[in-house]
Amino acid sequence: MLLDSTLRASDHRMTRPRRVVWDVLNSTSRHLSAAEIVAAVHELDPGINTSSVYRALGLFASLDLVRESRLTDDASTWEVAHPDDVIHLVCSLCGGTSHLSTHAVDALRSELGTGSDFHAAGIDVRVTGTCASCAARLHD
Amino acid sequence: MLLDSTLRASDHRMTRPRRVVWDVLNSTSRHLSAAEIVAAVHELDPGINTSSVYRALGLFASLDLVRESRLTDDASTWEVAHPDDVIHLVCSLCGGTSHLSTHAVDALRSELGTGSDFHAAGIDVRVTGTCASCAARLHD
DNA sequence: AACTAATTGCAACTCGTTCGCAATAAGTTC
DNA sequence: GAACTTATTGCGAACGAGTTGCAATTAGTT
Repeated sequence: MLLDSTLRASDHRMTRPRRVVWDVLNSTSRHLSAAEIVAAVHELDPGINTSSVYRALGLFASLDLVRESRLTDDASTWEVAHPDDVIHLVCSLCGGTSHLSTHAVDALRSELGTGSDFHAAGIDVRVTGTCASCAARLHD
Repeated sequence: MLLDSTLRASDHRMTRPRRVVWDVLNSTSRHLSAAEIVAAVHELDPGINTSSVYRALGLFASLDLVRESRLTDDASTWEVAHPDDVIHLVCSLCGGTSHLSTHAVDALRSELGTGSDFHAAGIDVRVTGTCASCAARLHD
């Protein structure tokens, strides 16, 4: 129980809204918008309030359990935190996002390390384009 | 007159709101929030409406004259479009943004080119951290 | 079982941005 | 340069994502 122990360790309580939001986030590897999360949460328990979902997401983010991204101009999306820096591939046709790890990011990080003007903490690479399945659909 | 000719070429009219928004954007190399742009526009001409500013920004973006970014969790920021892909360095202390071009981006682009799963169109690299002046301030 | 503080649900609110519409003004034609 | 056409404006109302204050509830403790 990563959730349980992390909450305990940070002096927070395990509650039903938090449990359900956590389950929803862990039920997929996709990025989910807050609206999608709320809908999925309501499917499991319609009594859970929208603001509790937002509060759970905010708490999880502050505990580094989830990650909030602004990949598009739309609302934020959320995903369970993954340890290493990773590239986000955002398809501008279907809006889907996938991950890609590449050593180009490591190269970038070491390059940034040499300059002293800016101390880099996090690197976030977003590539926009078209995914394979959308490209295939266009060729029909 | 880049603005003039681009508007003409795309069947749009040159109007005062567009002129003033354009001037504001070109008066700095910083990223500006919509609120900052509106304030600067009002200093030049208080009669220009906020929605006209938004409409001008949207139009400019669709003509690739300006670029909208979501570098932080706050509102969008805007800057005059720069041709080449570039890294954004975002200071998490002062919120300032600067640009950096590096061949690590080119390496990334060529690496992406080899895979066929995703057709990359734009690459956007955001590095969060602390800028030199904020770091200096902390050491006092 | 009693207790206490964290958390919830609710509703009202904020804030960035968009929209519908009547009035205005830019660019064109004569 | 006057008349004309239609894009664009200013305005205010609306929108949607996300937040907040508060009384009621509930998790974890004793």
